[in-house]
Amino acid sequence: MTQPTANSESSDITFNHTTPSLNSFAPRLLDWFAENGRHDLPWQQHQTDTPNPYVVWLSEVMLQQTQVTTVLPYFARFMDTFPTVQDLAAADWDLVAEHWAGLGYYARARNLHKGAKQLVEIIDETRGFPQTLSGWEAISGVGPSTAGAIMAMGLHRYGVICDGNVKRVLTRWAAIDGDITKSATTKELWALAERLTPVDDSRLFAQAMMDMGATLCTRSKPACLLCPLKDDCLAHAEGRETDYPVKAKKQPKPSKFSDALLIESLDHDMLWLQRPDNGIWGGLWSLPLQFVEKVTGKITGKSQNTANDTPLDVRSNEKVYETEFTTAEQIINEWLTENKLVAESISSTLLDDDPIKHSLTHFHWYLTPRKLTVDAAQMNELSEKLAAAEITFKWLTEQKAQDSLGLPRAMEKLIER
DNA sequence: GTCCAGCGTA
DNA sequence: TACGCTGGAC
Repeated sequence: MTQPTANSESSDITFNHTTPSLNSFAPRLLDWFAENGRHDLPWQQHQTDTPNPYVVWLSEVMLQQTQVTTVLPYFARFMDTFPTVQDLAAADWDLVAEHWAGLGYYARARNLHKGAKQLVEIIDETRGFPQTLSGWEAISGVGPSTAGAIMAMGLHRYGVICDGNVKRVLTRWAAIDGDITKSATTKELWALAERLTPVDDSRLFAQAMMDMGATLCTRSKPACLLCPLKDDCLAHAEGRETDYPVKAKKQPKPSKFSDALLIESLDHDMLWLQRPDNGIWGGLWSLPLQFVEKVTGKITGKSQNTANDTPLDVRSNEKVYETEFTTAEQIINEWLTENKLVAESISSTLLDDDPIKHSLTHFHWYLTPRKLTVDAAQMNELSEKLAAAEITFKWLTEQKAQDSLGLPRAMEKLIER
């Protein structure tokens, strides 16, 4: 999806409002923002005078997935450790991962790190940050929405944003009832956002729209009485604010089950593995996991027709083995199988049959912590097998792992047990 | 406890 | 179009 280019006369698109309504949208919004908007967010502070593309880029990438209050401490820590894009580009990945740990969607941290390197290269060549929409869209992790935000707020140039907040405001104001996950609706919303964005004030307009969506035009219980757009908001006129935006129904999530192995040395160090770059928790660190094949289904006799009643696909062990284990975990699995005593001791030293539940985008994950103590010889043997396969691993206490590794939330939950 | 938002990439 | 994570809303 490409953001439409500036064209205020897009004659092939019709809008649900009259020209006076369309034209007065921005002035009403900007008046409200001047009075009631947030102007003190840390990534806004330098913007009244000198544009700072780095802080806007960094904050926008964080805000792609996360609410303002959650982002604040992460942003502060990033700026503290990586005050410039050059600092970020020069940093080791593990340090970046540690700073991002807990925010989720770790591919974005990898793209951020990669993007920093790309930006430094561009800056070295051109003596400055990219100055165009397409220039920013070429940076890893920057799509049309983030690029528009950076153009407007990071460079003080013309830029249009159409993120989730904007889409909520606009679908309500214009009673747009198309599914916003469909490309036709996306196109319609971008066209409306562009029609409403004032060419010479797109920076404040973008900030105002995000503030509106975040504080007034919220998903549930919108504060319509305080809204500068209520007089011609088509959803409000019908009392149907919360019917927008329209989205396709979600698929029920399947469940997966894994054991999380706390393989502990006699010195109380545990084995930690760095996960592959792609897939879940890419580039972060995790306890070794062992996929457990289980038929899901309600054991209680209720006959509710929920997702849990649907059996998992019957797959061969070989298929499961390939898709559910990382290389490191396959090696560990083989090592455990070869050493039957060890394998037995896992099940016999069961710590807690109560799994932690961790829900991801497309499935629920039940992780059961299982403890296993290895002697020095076993520790060496396992380490050698992992090293031979060029697996990145560390033996660290829980405390040291928490302090020095990028751990996903699920690992924090597990070791708190 | 369960549901939901959020944007970019492969 | 499938997929990625978590906190907050309900």
